[in-house]
Amino acid sequence: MAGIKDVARAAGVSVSTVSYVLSGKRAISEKTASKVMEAIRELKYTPDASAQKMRGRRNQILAVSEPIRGDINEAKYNAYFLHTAWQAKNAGYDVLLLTGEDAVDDIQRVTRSNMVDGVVLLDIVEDDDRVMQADSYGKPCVAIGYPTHRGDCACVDVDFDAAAALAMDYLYEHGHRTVALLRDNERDYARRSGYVVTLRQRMLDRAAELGMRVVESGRNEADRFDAAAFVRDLMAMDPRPTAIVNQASATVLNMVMQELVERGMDIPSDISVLSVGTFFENDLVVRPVTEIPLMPRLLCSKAVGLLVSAVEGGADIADASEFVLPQVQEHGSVLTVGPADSVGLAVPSPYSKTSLVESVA
Amino acid sequence: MAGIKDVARAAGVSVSTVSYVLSGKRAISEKTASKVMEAIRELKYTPDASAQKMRGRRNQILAVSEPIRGDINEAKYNAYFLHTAWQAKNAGYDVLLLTGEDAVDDIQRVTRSNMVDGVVLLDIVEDDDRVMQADSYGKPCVAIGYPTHRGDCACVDVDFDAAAALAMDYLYEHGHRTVALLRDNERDYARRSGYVVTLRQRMLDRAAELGMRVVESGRNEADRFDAAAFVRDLMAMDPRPTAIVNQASATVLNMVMQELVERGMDIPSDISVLSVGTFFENDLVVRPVTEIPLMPRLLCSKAVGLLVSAVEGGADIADASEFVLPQVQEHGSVLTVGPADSVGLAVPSPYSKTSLVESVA
DNA sequence: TTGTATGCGTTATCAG
DNA sequence: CTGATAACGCATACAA
Repeated sequence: MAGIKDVARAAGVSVSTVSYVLSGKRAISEKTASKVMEAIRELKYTPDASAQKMRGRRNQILAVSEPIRGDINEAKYNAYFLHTAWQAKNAGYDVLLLTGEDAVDDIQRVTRSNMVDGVVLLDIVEDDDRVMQADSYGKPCVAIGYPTHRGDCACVDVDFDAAAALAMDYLYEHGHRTVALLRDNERDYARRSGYVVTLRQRMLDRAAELGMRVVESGRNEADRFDAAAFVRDLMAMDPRPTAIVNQASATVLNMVMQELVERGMDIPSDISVLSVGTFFENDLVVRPVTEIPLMPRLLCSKAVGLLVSAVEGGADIADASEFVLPQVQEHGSVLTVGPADSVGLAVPSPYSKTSLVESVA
Repeated sequence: MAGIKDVARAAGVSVSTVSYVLSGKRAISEKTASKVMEAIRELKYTPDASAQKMRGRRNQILAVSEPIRGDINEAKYNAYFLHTAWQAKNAGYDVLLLTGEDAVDDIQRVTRSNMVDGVVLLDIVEDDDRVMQADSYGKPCVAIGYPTHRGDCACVDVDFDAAAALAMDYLYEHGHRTVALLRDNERDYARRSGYVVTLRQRMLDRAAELGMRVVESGRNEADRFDAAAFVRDLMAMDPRPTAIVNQASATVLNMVMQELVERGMDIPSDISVLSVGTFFENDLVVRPVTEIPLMPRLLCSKAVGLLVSAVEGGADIADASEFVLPQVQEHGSVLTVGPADSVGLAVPSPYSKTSLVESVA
């Protein structure tokens, strides 16, 4: 590998001249510059990143922590990762992926050795160690998620309280009083992956406030969800739910919708479907579903923006947090039911105003 | 950030002593060592990665190139990425993800500036630029995939010729003479993503050799696959196919299987299903499907192993290539049909022997 | 067993 | 406009 000295020799100039040709930090004569550029091309010279960083330059690398737990390949979380990488790239950063079991050790290793300029934490769980130890990293840190206890770490997430209220309010305002909750798979609940648990609980809370009746699907063990049983139970109920609130994956929801169709139920004229806290943009759903989606792109954009402002602008983001307001994306799978006078909330929503605010893109 | 000098001062020793305590490359008295360790802990000292690398040490970073084309979030390829990261971690390497549009530039940048020790290329397409330019990286490089033209780059992949032959032979040996091919989505064919195209063509070739009849599904535009039409057409055919060869995603296959069940068709007693070049380990299929799967874990393991042997052992892997033999994973969705004497290949399989060889785990 | 000095490849300061 | 050189933080050959 050719170094700056080789280039200097080849071009017949000093090393500092080569350096200045590259940085443009002082005037160089046309003739010298072209000689140097020629030598650079000739020798395929690229400055050594480590040597540059020793001279105080930044790394242009962000660490992204996504611990791979038992189940490698949770495609669900992949969107966040890719969008983070994408946003980082746009901001001029590369991304170093940390997937180790002992995430805190890994993060400390790469931050304290100055391998990276900052850290993004993904797949946050309750009382996440990585968040609580953020003060030990010595680099700015942003979590995309919902930790219960904050450390020296900025947080960015969807406002799931608002999402839950919005979901139930939306159904209530469309006249629905009895709804079925299609649970996410048990792995997600069990790992206490922040929002999944929160969202479910808040939906139940809000439904109770509104006086709505909610029946939950049986446990969804992921590897073999019994859609037929779910639908059978659903249809046997009295009163029969007029809407399904989905928290599960596209695959599970598809199975349920197929099963409904098979039994001659039309969506939405016989039963409405609203999906909450999901993200079907790239998933194949049997029919379009009205959704209060996760917003990976928006969150990742905000997270990387925050991090970059700390890295480049020296901003202190340790206390920053941003909760994005969810919105309903109508896709025609929710129908208004019941008498016209059933519209109007029994209990005012704490979020009904703010929910209409346009989220920053 | 505390440096080695700070530690030396705090412990009342010289910098070299600190360095040797950490590296263990020379004997240190018990007393001195503990003083130094104490100071290190006190100051939370971690050696600077760049300075270490300047002294000739490796980086312990591998670049992984996975260009994000139009459609961010192709979950299908995610398994490779995560398994690569996992394997790299086990070998003591971190992973730098490169997702840029101009992948070659990115790879050259990180390799030639010595940011990384080696490169893994994912999501290979025909005539992949990244492969063909591998000689310009100055670091060892491994492709997981099926490029048509090789550069200075090792290649690891499933032997798709063998997979195609194995699929058709397997069905033939089970008495099937007319089969339906359920196409992958058109995006994958269009991008000429190596194996998808190859696999389909080789299956058609092999079927022709054996005198089997193959009917293909209509184009699968991914966002709205008409499973009902596919099944309707299937059942109207004469002779009706006795098996479906699936190249599509779990979601599409589920839709088709649901549709079949709806029409009273049982799998496998009314129609067999064999999935080829897919990977359903983590996907939710309506019923277990006999599969000739992709082997991401195995491939990534081999790829990282090769790379590490080049990085650490100085092995020249530019010409290495390894093609892993596929195997049938029986899940009871293929039934033997027709008269008993229909068993036995009309045309000997070039792979029938080798296909039985156990793949290294 | 420990300390001193040198160099890795670069950038910035100072001198011309 | 250009050249010589110190310094970045560390590991190691050499000296004690």
